[in-house]
Amino acid sequence: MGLAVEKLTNNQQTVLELLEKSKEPLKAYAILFDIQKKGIKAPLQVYRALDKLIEIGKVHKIESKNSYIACKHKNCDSSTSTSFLICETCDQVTELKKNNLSAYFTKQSEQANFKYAKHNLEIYGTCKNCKKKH
Amino acid sequence: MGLAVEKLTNNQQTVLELLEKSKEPLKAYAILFDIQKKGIKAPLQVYRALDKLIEIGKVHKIESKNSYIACKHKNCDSSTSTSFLICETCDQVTELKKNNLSAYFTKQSEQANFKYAKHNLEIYGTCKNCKKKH
DNA sequence: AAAAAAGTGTTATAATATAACATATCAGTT
DNA sequence: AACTGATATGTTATATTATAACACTTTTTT
Repeated sequence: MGLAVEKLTNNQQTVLELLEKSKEPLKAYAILFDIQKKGIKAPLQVYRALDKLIEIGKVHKIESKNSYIACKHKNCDSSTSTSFLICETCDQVTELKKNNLSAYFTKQSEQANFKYAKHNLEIYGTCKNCKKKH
Repeated sequence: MGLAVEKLTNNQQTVLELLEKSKEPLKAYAILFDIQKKGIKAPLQVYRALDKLIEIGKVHKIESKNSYIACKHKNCDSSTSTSFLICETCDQVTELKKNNLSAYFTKQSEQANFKYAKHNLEIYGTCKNCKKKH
């Protein structure tokens, strides 16, 4: 079992490749603009590709920015739960592995008699590079 | 110093009261619809009231739902950082006090050489009441 | 090959949020 | 009490983000 290696369609591949080479998260309409030369003409084509990519864990959405980012982890099991460090200076995003966090949140939730299922965490601050430049 | 007790304007008060008596988070246009009888006619009036209420910590935004909720804490110092337990069954939301969480996130961030400033955390699961009904 | 499932292309529209601008109100000063 | 600066208001228009509906195509499974 586990995650099957999904075969991507053209549209999905095109969107994923763009996200993978981007240094920052991208907005849906920015993606659309960038790939219009590749035959994708309508927002819905982008959103449908994103939906699928998110479902299989290749892409995550950063809710507070309405932006999308390719997952850098191998075989990411976090299609639902995500945790990010977002630099307020340069907009770069690092994804945290969820292991320890889920466990911690499960415990925190229990204290409120709440059954944890998934989460998203968006931490804002200053990344290592931008700290140096100070 | 600290948080001054802000005097709210009519619009702000109207929006806040509606949110305070709501059991679930509300969307901006739902707020607009509900208070049109009170003379608020345009989206912008709602968004401006929300902006101010968020700024002074009386209201928080739940990013993954594009919804707004009144803060139940006294003198909430979390105008920026927020943590929620969101029931997937009944949509009720509980806000977690941030104290221990900020400390934990600061530590987690340091491991990536990242300087923590603020966060938002949205935990999805099943609340105590809905667990019982099972 | 037939049926079922998933994806596509397209047009239209819904839902969420902000820009711009003229006017009004409020708080603190002189 | 009038002056000032900051903040809020009302309004129209518009930008941004996302989905509905539908006819058609491709892929996968039987």
